[in-house]
Order: sequence, then C-alpha cells, then structure tokens
Amino acid sequence: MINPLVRKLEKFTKLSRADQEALRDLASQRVRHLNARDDLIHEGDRPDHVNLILSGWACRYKTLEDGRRQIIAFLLPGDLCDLNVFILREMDHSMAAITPLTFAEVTREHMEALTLDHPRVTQALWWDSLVNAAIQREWSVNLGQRTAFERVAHLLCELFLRLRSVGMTEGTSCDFPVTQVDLADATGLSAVHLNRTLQELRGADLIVLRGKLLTIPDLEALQAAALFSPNYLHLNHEGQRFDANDA
Amino acid sequence: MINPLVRKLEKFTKLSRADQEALRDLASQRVRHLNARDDLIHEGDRPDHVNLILSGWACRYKTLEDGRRQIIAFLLPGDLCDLNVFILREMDHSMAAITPLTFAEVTREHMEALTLDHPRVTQALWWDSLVNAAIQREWSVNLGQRTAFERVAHLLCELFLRLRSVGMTEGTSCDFPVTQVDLADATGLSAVHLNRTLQELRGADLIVLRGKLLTIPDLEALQAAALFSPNYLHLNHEGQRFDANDA
DNA sequence: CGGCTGCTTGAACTTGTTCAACAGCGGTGG
DNA sequence: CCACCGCTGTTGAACAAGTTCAAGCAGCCG
Repeated sequence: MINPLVRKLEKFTKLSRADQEALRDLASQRVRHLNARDDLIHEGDRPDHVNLILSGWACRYKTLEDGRRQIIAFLLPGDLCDLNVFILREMDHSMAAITPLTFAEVTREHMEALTLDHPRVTQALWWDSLVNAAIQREWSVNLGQRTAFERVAHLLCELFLRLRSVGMTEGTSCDFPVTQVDLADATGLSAVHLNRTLQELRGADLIVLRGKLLTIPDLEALQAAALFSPNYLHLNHEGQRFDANDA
Repeated sequence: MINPLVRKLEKFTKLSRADQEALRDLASQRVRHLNARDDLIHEGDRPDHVNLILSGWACRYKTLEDGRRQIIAFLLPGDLCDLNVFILREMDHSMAAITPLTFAEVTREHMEALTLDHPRVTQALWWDSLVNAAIQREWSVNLGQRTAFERVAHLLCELFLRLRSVGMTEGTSCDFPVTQVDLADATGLSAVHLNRTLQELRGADLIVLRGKLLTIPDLEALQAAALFSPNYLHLNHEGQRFDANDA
C-alpha cells in the first residue's frame, strides 16, 4: 500500500522522489504497536517525539474529574500529531488507540533534519497542520450549533473524506471501527441518543452502518443533511501551484 | 503600555532586546482600525497576511447557511492569527471585531524575515500557536461535555487568565466588552439561557458582571465550579529553560 | 423625546439524558 | 460442546436541560 502520509500531502503539493523517500523514512523508524484502548500518551506526560499513525485509528481525548470524556479528534493513518509538541512541557490531553495501532515515533532530531533538508515537505506538513486546526474549529461549530442529527452526519462526512484522501475508502464504503460509545463521546451526545440518531440516519437512507463497515450511498445527500461544506478540509489541490517533481 | 505580545511570549521564554525590538516592529507596520462588528476577513477570502491584534477584542466565527453562528475563538490583544495562513488558498472561517479594533497586518515577507533572524522569537511564536491549538481543543471539551453553568464559568476563567497574561486585568477585574449574544454564540447556548446562566453565576457569588466590567471575586471557586484546569494554557513559565537576555 | 441595542422575564415546548433492562455476539474456560 | 462473561448495541419510559416565542424594560445616543 502506498504511504498514506505521502498520499495525503500530495493533495497539497507534488513531492519529489527525495521528498517521498524522506517521508517513507519517517514511517520506518521506531515503529510501535498498541492494542485497542491503550494510551499512546497521557495528559501530564512529557512529549518527546511526534507520532505518525501508520495503520489503525486513534483519538485524542480529555476527561473531566467526574469521568465525562470528550473525544477531541480522530487520528487516521497518515496523521501526524503536532509537529512541534516538544516545545511544551507537558501534554494537555491524552491519546489512545481505537483499534490495534501501528505508529512511528519520530524524534525531535529527525523532524528537525527533515525540516532542514526538505523545504517542500516542511511546507506540506504545515499545510497539514493548518488543516488539522481547521478541523478542530469545525468541531466547535459542530458541537455548538448542529443538532444531533446534523452533527453525527457531519462527523461521518468528515471521516469519510479524510479516509478517502489517504486512499482508505472503496467506492461508497469504508472501514469504520468506532464503537457507538466513542461516537457519542466525539459528538457530545449520550450513547442512547447517539444510537437513536444513527437509526434516524439509517431510516433516511443516508447511511448503512453494520459491523465495522460504513456505506454512504449518496454522499451529497448526507452532506446536505449535515450542512457540510468540505472547504475546511482544503482538499481541492491547493498547491498544484508548487509542482516540482524532482528537485 | 508594554507590548502585549512581548509580555505574553515572555511567559514562555526570555527575549533579548533585539527580539523584543523585532516584535515591536511587527506591531508598527500597516496598522489598521476597524469599528465594532466589522469583519477583518471573511470566509472564502484569500489570506495574504497575518493579523496581530494590538487593542480591542475580535473573534473567529462561522455561520451555517440558515444563520446559526458559532464563535470559534476570541482574539485578544497580543494574539497573532495563524502564522502560516498564506499556505491556504482561502479562509475557511471569518474574523470580526467585537470592539473597535486596532491591529497590524504583517506580510508574509515580514514573517519570513522575522523567522530567519530571530529563532528564539520563532520558537516562542510556535509555542503560542500550540497554546492556541490547545485552547481550541478545550473548547471542544467545553461544548461537548460541560453543562451550561460549567461552560460559561469555564469560558470566563479562560478569558480572565488570558487577559492576565497580557497584563489586561486589574486585581480581580477586567474589561469585558462582549454582549450576551456573543457569549451565547461562543458557548453554543441560546441567548435566553445564557442570560439565566449568568444570573446563576451571579447568584452563586462567582462573578460580578455589570456594564463592561467583569469581576471574579474568587477565581479558585470559579475554576472549581467550571472544572477548569489551567494546564492547557501552558502558562507556568514553561521556557524559563531558555534564558538569554541578550543574544 | 425617539429609537436602537442589549438585557430580562414567563411559559410552553423540544431535544436530548438518565436509568434500567435486555438481546446478540465472540471469546474463554470448564 | 456448553456455560458464562463482558462488551456493544437496542429499547422504553420518566425526566431534566436547554430552546423558542413573545413581550417588556433599561440604558444610551443622537
């Protein structure tokens, strides 16, 4: 399989062979595995490397003292967590595997070397982190303004498009290994109401979700129901302006 | 008044004279003014410079087709918007002045020069943008998990601490020029319910809010009520490790 | 004074929560 | 092979939190 990070960044800019090689190199160092539900890192820990998701799903989350949990972001293959985390003294949130997970721990030194040697890659990584910031903002809109129905629909649209951008969809379907409890924690709904909302979405023929497979028969329709506009994902080949297929 | 950006960044690292001078320089170019409610930039516009807030309050926001509006972030003096925005083709959200506003438009070239010449400043700016990302994440927790009461309390704690970090509080009070409708749009509540929530907070003697002045008689108590933990603001002089009072 | 914007109130209503119970499934151990 | 356990998904019914609508008030500025 093609490296999902490379694939995603090429949505932004064409990368040279050397660039691609450097990225593949990132993905081959200090590779680690986790079981579903294990923490990658916990609030309060000192961050000393950047995590690059290679396969499986993970999430960022925070819990309140009384146990309420909010999932803050989903991390998919090709996602890189916070280029500069080292700068901070301690993590302000936790990260956990949702499925069995493979990821690479990229050291500070490695990141710095990459930055120096591959300006085009660096640019693309900044683009990626701006997109992540935009996603985070959209989640605020989602949680603050959308109804349960719209909110769940919106999340599904987003995840589907993000998966597609790393080549992890097949036609109108994709793997969807998230439990309803996780979805509830991501959308700020109770598990019960989330369940009923999914049923509504099914009833409206907007989604088919069975086992761990999600099918979206009519993406346009789902987007309309969610008041979803994909602009914040900045996927429209922004940086075809930088075309440099060998440096 | 001391430059708020310098003051904030010094929470992270000691800056040399030259560093400080460079930052003050940022704040003196292409200074612009807006009236309350005017947009700085609108969704869909092409971003071609970074905005540095000099005085007054602003916000980021998004609106849905049917008019629902979510305020996504508050921008206070000393706040700098998205170091790298130029990378994106178009804005995925809007920004507006809440009060009469003074801000500086910093060109791409100027930012790049700053980055090259002042690595310590660059580092501090990255710190600042990581903190902004953390704030954005915390807003998700706020919107997704906290009750109206906790949510409003939490927002007030955050704003108070952020204002304090740029020297804009006086004892237990600060200027608070935000209308209830704005607060409602930031917390995802209806204006009516926001109003009642403020009354509850007043009734519990957690805040005094009259006119445009906010007083928090017992910050600890308000934080406790909000389940507020300040760690995500990373204000605990993280970077006293870098002390270099002249380069 | 008149008109605007922002704040406040009451009452009916809706959306989403909570609690409690149960069904389905896969895995594990006896 | 069956019994049992734990996790995930599903259901009903009572309940609570927050919304909506509509009206009125207060303060401010011209």
